[in-house]
Amino acid sequence: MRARPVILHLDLDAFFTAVEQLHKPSLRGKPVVVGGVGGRGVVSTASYEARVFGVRSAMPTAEARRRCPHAAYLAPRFEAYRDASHVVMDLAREVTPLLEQVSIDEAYLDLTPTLADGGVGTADAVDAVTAVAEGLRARIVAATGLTASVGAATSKLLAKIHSDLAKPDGLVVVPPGEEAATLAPMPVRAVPGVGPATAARLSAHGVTTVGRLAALELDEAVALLGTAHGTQLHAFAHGVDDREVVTERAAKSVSAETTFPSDVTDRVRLGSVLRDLAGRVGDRLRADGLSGRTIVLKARRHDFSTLTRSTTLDQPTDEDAVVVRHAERLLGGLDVSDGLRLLGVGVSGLSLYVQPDLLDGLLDDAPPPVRESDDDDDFVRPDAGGSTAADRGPVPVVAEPVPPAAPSWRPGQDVEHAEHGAGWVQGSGVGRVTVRFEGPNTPVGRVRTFATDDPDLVPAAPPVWHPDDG
DNA sequence: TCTGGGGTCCTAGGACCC
DNA sequence: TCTGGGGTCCTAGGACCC
Repeated sequence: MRARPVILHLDLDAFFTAVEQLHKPSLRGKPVVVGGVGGRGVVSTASYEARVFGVRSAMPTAEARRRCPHAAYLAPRFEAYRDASHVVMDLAREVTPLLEQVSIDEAYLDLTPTLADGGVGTADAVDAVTAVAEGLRARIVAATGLTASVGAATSKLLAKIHSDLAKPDGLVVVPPGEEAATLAPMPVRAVPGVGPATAARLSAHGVTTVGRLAALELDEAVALLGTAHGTQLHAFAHGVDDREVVTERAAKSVSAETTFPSDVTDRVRLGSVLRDLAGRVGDRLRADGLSGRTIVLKARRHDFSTLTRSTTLDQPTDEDAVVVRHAERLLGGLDVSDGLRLLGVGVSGLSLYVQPDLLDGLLDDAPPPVRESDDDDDFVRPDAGGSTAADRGPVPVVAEPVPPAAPSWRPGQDVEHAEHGAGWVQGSGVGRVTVRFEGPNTPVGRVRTFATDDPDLVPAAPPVWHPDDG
């Protein structure tokens, strides 16, 4: 029998302001606000000293200044935060490699295998979890000076809710079996996924606590909130959450946007901002070895209403010029005479991309990999319909040319490529192998995906690029 | 008080194909 | 003459999270 899951949710306390107070001792013990400092800025993080004055995340900075004029107002310094985050996440990975980082300051840890020998489900187990969590919190403080709060429970849901209740600088362990009873008295807003709109809708039906939500019939919840949301929140309200800790997740979109200090009607100015945004998006696509098929333009009007316009290309791109051309066309279709307060550009429908010439070169030089695992059955040909392997049936096999079985690329193996420097194989699967490069000609961490020839399964269509398969 | 920037997921309607 | 159903893809908008 599988052991009952043990999940930790680790959440750094007032992270941005805590880093600033560490770097600048004169800020310690004083109200500090990090966020947009311009006229239309909002608060990202308020230190606990600033929260006393009613300053909160997502509040307009202008309002924060009214409530707490003597606070220090700082623009965010993401590089400093990323550095600190790396140190913390590395410490957490020493506890378990089963770590899912959900943002710069938050992660889930799955301790189930780590504690499997400790008799999970017994009274001792609570002590064991407590010891692991307190040990991690202590090492984080020692290494960085930052405090973290931790919730520990049998699911992500309970762990997350309780790291919040543990704040600041605390630990809450929810004993197994007490999940639903613990949730019942809480306001529905405590449940992740219940925002202002959902809370208002529930409240209009007399549902203000998690217990009342749990008391609804499933079909009532679905009628109220829709299939997906209703089903999930109904399960959450009963303390049921089977979501697993996922260690790696592929990006689904890349975007950049900017809010103007005052609304803009000038198309020349909008065009130049558009090119700048597209350049930022293109830089990040190329740095990550990604390209995408769908170009998205986002605009926010003077009344805060938001418009999006998108177009999908035949082939994915990571080129600024292509993104700009399509985004400009989309912008041309909008009425901007009342002025825009925000303009954004994004690319979605991402895939790991390799240029055809690179593909040829590498396949000539290197032996084809063999299939490493059986779980990569979601290979999708670029021109294929259907979303699962079962929908499409077997991938067609061509009669020739089938290369002979040869030494495979294995995860961790070193690979040389003239244009991309040295790299190592990160993963492999049917129809593709992922190589992470780090070399003189290649930004650190660039990922390229190369098509492969599997002796048993050769795609009929030339797999020059590969659709994102998660 | 007047609302950032980066994302994810879901819904709904229409086009299109078989 | 009038009328199908299922499935996928695309587009637009909205809720939510940090």
